[in-house]
Amino acid sequence: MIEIHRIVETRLQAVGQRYTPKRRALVEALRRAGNPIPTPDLADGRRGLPQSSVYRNLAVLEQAGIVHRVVTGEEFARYELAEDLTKHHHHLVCKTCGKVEDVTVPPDLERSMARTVSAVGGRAGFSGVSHQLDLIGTCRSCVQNDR
Amino acid sequence: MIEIHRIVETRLQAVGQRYTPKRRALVEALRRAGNPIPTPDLADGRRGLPQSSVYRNLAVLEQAGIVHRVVTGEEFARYELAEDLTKHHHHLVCKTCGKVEDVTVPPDLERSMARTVSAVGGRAGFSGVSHQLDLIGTCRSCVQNDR
DNA sequence: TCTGAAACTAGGAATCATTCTCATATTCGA
DNA sequence: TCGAATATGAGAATGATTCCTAGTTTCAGA
Repeated sequence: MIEIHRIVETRLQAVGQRYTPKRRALVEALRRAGNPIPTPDLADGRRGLPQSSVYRNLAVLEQAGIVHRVVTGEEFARYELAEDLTKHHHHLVCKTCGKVEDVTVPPDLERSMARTVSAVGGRAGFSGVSHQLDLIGTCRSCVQNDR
Repeated sequence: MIEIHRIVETRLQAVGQRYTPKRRALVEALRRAGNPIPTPDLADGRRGLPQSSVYRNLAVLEQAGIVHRVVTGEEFARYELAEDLTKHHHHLVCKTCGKVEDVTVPPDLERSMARTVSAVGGRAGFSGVSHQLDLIGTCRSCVQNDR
């Protein structure tokens, strides 16, 4: 799936930005992970970029529609590749350890959510309303540790 | 709806905590607002409690199941009364100004979400899975300011 | 190939919500 | 009323994120 990099490069150029090695490293890290990664994890460690570069480049990539900031209850943010570079999905969050997994739900539920969401949002005077469904529970290993 | 305070007191006692004036003030502020309030807003201003008290007491109230922490993309958290003190609802978030409004969706959508969510979560080894649906769009006044 | 402007990088300082500490004040039961 | 447990609040500490700035790289045009 090296095609991703071609798409990323195109989108960056569209907003007048370059696809530098640092940015490619971030995209690669997110692609390999497959799940949303905590921002601090991208900064330290051996392959770690300087934190100022991490934050600056994630902001650029987000603005170009390449990555997406994932908000959980943790004290830091997580990032993942934008949905149109992967596929539409939702997040299954462990309320104990904070781990985030990607999941998909049946298409008929997606359809009825999309329909309802835009109706409800429009009624409240909001426009361009999209939805975000998170599943929040306790993962297997946290259940076991709790015994 | 002063009954709320009776319920709150009971729940606090259940976890060995007192219903002090500060805690009552927080519950009152959340009840009056009706929408999730940013934590910093509870801390300053005239009726503002000292910030250390705000954070400490919100933690106690959350643990007693009286308030609920609402996570948005902003750099601070918001709190609201727990759903069983109000009623089940979702959040309509303005992606531009961060404003949060409560909304409800049709019961049949709620039912199918609940059903799907526990099935999908169980398949991934998660237990006690609940859901959280957020609607994200642009509110009327932000659309106007953008012109 | 050379050159200047624009874009990038990275170290570290600054911000700011949140958490922690601790001395004092309050509450509740006996 | 007394004492132990709990609550309060001022300020320090923490840590993610943002800002600043000086040096580096890239790219287009000559």
